[in-house]
Amino acid sequence: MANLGPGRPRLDQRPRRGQTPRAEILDVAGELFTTNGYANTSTRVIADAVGIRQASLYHHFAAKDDILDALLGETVAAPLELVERLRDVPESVAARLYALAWFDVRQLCAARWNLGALYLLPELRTERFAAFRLRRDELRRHYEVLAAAVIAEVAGASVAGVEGLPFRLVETVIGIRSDAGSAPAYVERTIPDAVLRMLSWPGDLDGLRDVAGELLSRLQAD
Amino acid sequence: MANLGPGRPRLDQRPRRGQTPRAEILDVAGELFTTNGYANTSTRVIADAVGIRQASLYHHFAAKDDILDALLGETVAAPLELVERLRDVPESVAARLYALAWFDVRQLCAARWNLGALYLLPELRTERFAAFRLRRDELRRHYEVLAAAVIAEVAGASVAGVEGLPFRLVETVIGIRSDAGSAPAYVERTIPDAVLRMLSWPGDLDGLRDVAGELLSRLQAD
DNA sequence: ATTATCTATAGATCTATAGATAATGC
DNA sequence: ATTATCTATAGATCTATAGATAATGC
Repeated sequence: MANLGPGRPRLDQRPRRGQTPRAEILDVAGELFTTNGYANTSTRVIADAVGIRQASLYHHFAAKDDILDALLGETVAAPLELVERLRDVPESVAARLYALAWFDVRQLCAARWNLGALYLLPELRTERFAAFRLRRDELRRHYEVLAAAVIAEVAGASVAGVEGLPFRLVETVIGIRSDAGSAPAYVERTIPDAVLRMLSWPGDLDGLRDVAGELLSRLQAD
Repeated sequence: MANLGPGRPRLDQRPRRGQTPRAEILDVAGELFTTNGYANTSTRVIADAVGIRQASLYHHFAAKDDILDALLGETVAAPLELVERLRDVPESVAARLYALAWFDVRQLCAARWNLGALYLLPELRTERFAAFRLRRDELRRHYEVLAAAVIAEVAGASVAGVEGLPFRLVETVIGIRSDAGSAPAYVERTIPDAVLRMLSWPGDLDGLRDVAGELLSRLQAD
């Protein structure tokens, strides 16, 4: 086993962790970057964990940067896709915001590695990660637009600037996971609920959750 | 100037950045750790920025770890002190929670460097930082106790687990600062307000803010 | 004597490139 | 021919220790 396809065979013939060498590298790197840190994780230890030589990594990724970029890209791809689908949906803004927050919290909780912990990496401020930053900014803007629309509906005396908080509250899952090892299951309810309470949304949260749940299963079925 | 007190003089006699060599090192390290990362910042560049030789750092700190630990300690010292003082105060729990959140947000915004960005450092999970983790846990527990008390007063159908969110929401200042360079001034209002809205606290926030403001100036006057 | 600095260095890394080798697939 | 691996290595680091030196302060 584990020796199909072209290319010189590996010296270390352990059963593989993933479907492709690229997937193996990303999985190992996700684990090591989140547990030991990006800068502290040498290409040598990644290769060792995969079971190949250090230099062989460079057949799949041109630089260490590119491994990080691929991992980060995965974290925003799914919520950005959802945002796209939510655009054409007739549901209320509150329901759409609730659905987005719920989906994102669930993903942040369930993802194999807590990759969001890499968002604060100073490396991300370099030109190399400009494209990733733009995609994440896009996601944040969608949260802000939805939140601002909810606030506009409520029409109560709402403080300026609150529309920035829902996105931030959702991302607190990252810190919770980082401190506790994993996030408790109830954050899937408490965080989306808190997002709407925070905006002084006056409606019934249990009803909204039902609507958002149906919306999500409908959109993800496609 | 800049050459008073005992010890061999520095080769580089630039005007000093701080009162003591230790303070200079901490200030420089705070800047470099938050902008370039902890692992990416060598003791050499810290020493260069201070204007001393690399080896001279070790007269003030036994290891690179100890510089990080000193910086982290500063970030929890002030809020923990406030928590202590809030204990003996007759004000409502809502007012005390509001005051703590306000104080903490203000500190996170105003601190010279965004040191909270270091909380996700994987190094902090090692034994070396166990004492720091305990102090931060203590602060978190105080938030949770106050939040749980607010919830108990409200008595509405509140979802289990929300009491964990106020602490997390306050710390979102870190991500905001990291992404935008600085946090907008209004977060000093929006975040404490959102903390109480999130808990479905039914009272008047403007009034609560006045009470918390007076409370803070009273407690910090001592 | 004490303090704060200096010079010099051991020993251990780390990323990325060049070029060889051993499979498969046409 | 293409692919995925291998070996070998250049060149550049990095932390921490040992021991000397040049001030102040008693």
